Amino acid sequence: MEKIQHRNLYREVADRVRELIEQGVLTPGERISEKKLCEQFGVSRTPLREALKVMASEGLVELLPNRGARVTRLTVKKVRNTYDVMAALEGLSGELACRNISDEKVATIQRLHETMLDHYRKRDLQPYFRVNQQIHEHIIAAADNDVLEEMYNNLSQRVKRVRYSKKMTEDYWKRAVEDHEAMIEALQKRDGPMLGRILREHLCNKLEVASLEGMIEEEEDELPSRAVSS
Amino acid sequence: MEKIQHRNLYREVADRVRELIEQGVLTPGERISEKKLCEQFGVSRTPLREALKVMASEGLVELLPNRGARVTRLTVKKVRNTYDVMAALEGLSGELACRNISDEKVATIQRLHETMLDHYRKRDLQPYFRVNQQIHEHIIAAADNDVLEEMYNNLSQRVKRVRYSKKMTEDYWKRAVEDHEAMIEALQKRDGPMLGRILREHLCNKLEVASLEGMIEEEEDELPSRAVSS
DNA sequence: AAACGGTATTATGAATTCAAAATCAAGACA
DNA sequence: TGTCTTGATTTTGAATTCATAATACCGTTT
Repeated sequence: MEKIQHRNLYREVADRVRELIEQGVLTPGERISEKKLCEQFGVSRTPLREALKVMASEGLVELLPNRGARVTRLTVKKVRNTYDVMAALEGLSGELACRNISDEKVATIQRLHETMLDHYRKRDLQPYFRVNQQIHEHIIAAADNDVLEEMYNNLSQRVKRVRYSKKMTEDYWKRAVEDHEAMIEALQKRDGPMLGRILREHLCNKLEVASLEGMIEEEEDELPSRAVSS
Repeated sequence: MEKIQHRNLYREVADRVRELIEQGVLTPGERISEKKLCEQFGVSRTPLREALKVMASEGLVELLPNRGARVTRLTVKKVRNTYDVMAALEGLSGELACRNISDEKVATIQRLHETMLDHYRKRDLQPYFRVNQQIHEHIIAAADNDVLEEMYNNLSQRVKRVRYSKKMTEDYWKRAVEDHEAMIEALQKRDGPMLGRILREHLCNKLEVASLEGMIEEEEDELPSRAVSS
């Protein structure tokens, strides 16, 4: 009773490679050996190479002509740029969500909000983030815009690797929760512009970036060659 | 003295296919014959198939398992969704541009604006649109955000095919120009929130969508098969 | 010992080949 | 006549093969 095989192989392979990157098995800047991965996955190079090309267009790997693929190295600037765009998309999702969202869905989000508040009061950071993430995903889903969702998921995936250890100070956390209170209120009132503004400026995103400063190595752009500095 | 050949073949092929789609040689919903295109381009199926997979991830073609590729059919909903996201991205570009843009670049944009006004006074629609487009591109460039630019270009490409015949009524046109006046003013004052708001709500985008209603066939989702409904 | 040069090896890019699925074309049957 | 099989043909998906570029290895030279 294995999984049925009609999905294209290259998609399967791409998902596997994405996992490896996400889990840090393949580290940023690391050269990807086609041969090794092919053996590991038990497929030929054709689907792997197709997967790598797709992932390159997604920004997860870089292809160096005649020199293979490397996991894209995240820089602070790239992450900041990505979060800025994600914030804009979230803002749009807020505006759109207010147009059509049903009372039931608002209620669902409100319940998630209450749960999140619980975690906040107990200072359970991980559960807090998890529910927080869910709330944002629900709003994006409510926006009912495939393109928006697709773009957001793409960007989200690029920066997934840096989702560790956000430094959450009391003050920031308090303000983030206040933002969420205002979000719920705007959602209930179906105040699109307001919800949009809150989400665009929601400091959750900026926060992560801030905490990243100094966490990502900004150094060499090229492959470490034998002949390094004398 | 031909172009040197170190660019990957699949990229070359993808560009060619994109042109064919843009020019309407390959029509929406049309099935793409790998064999025919390979012969036309003089390449094997490998790079073509890689190109198609990348283009699928870009949303330009759809891959049906074991049934080949088709040019993505644009629906009114898809176009509307795309323009909504593009507007959000433009809004962000406005906010970001105001942070760093130099006086010289503002002046360049202002000159473009004057040119555009000329075209407006003469009611030269095509040149007006061209310069209009340039202004938006300049603002996006001034935002200095690779990710933003990448996303915008991707979306822009998807809807390039419908850039025909926008119904530009006098009233709409007048308001669009007013928007642009306000944009320049906001840019000069480096008023990011203002420029962002204008761009997000700039009716240029909505307008096109409106004019599309009824222009795109919304019908069948599947290939016309022999064995249709009983 | 370090630097250079040349060959062997390996990895990549692309074409070709092979297996399986889908499509097409007749022919059997109601 | 129209529908349903059945087999031939085409097309797709993936593995393999082949040519070329990059890398590693190793001896020579200074």
